[in-house]
Amino acid sequence: MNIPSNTIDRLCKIFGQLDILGKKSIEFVSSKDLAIAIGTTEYTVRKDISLIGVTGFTRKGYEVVSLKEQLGEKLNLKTQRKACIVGLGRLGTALLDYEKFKQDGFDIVAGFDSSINKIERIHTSIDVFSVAELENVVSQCNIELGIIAVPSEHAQDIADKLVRAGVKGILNFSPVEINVNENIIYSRIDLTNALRSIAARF
Amino acid sequence: MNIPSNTIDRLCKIFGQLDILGKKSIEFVSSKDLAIAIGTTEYTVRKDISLIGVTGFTRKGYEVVSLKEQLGEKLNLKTQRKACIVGLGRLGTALLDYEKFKQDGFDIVAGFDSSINKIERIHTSIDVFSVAELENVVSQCNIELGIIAVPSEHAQDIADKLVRAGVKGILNFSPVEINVNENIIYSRIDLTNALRSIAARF
DNA sequence: CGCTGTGAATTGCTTCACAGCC
DNA sequence: GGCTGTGAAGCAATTCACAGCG
Repeated sequence: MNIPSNTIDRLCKIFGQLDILGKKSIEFVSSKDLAIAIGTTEYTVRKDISLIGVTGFTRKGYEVVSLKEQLGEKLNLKTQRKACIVGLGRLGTALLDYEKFKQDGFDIVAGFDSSINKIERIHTSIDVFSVAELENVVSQCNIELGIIAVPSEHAQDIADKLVRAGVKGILNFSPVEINVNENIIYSRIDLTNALRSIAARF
Repeated sequence: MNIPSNTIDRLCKIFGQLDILGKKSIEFVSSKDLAIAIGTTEYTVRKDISLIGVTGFTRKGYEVVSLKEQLGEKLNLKTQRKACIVGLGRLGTALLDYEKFKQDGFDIVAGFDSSINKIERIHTSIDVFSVAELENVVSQCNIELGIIAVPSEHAQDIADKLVRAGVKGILNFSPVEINVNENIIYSRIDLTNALRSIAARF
């Protein structure tokens, strides 16, 4: 069965919410509460959960630990995944140090920048390299995810390098859209557009 | 007529793309090229543009300058808007210095943090204040947009302060969902979820 | 021709309604 | 009684198909 794209996104959010509830030692959660937490309706939550075949056994809602377990299974979120950041400007270095990634299952194992000077100045526990070494490092370390935070003019080139090095997914923070082979999972966070989308609704 | 939410988002992207094309002095653009640039279909682009009543006059596509002009009008993207950042950790300071915001119509006019030490250490041309001054500064300066980059536990409190101070929209980068009065335009960028949404499709 | 503009067809998503269960 | 699970209904969004136009 094919899972709709919207459903996958919501299930990821549900997974995150279950993580929060689990840490608070909450045992059960209703579709209604999940709906509020992720901003949708209880019907949709129930349909989504049933869609992936998780039949969250019933009583006073879903059992937090087991639902999270099963979602992790289905969504492939159980194993820690390796990621890298390309472009160590303000945004890139901020992401490099975003502690939450690690606890949420993503290990940022490398950073890359074209400027050697910048690389020397950065003080972080994560290894930083020149872009020239990108393809080697990414493939050697089996990095699965590339995060792009370079200026517009280099975004496509970096994406191509990441793909050649074998990443499976790319998250693009640069201000331009890029093209990647369709077997690469790609998504983009456009900061300006996020603000515009808000302002357009004023 | 009521414009669907998806359409608004896409029109904002089209606006951004027209901006890029305009700088390259490109005069005309087809629905097909716009579709590729923003990741949708030509049908949808045409529907979207027609939906807001802009009847982009035809020949070899849409006239870049005039379509952008009209979109700016309809989407309220013509005036520079004032915004502030709350939470000057790594991410917050990165956003504070994100030069593109200004040229894209958003003036970051203030930054806030709860730590006085941090405020003293930050060197930027933008005024930084203690969170205690948030409500005063935001209402005095008529700041319309609040960007939240504080840790989870303070996100809701900051949102409440921003709303009391009179912002019209909030963009939340913190790792938790927050609740705001429904006349406030709200959206959230969840970095972890962005990565999870990619990994779930591997 | 090539490209827009748009009713009609279609697809897909969400909501409803209610049976089933503890 | 409260909450899940799910076929059916309803709604919204996308896609199609083709007329219109320079």
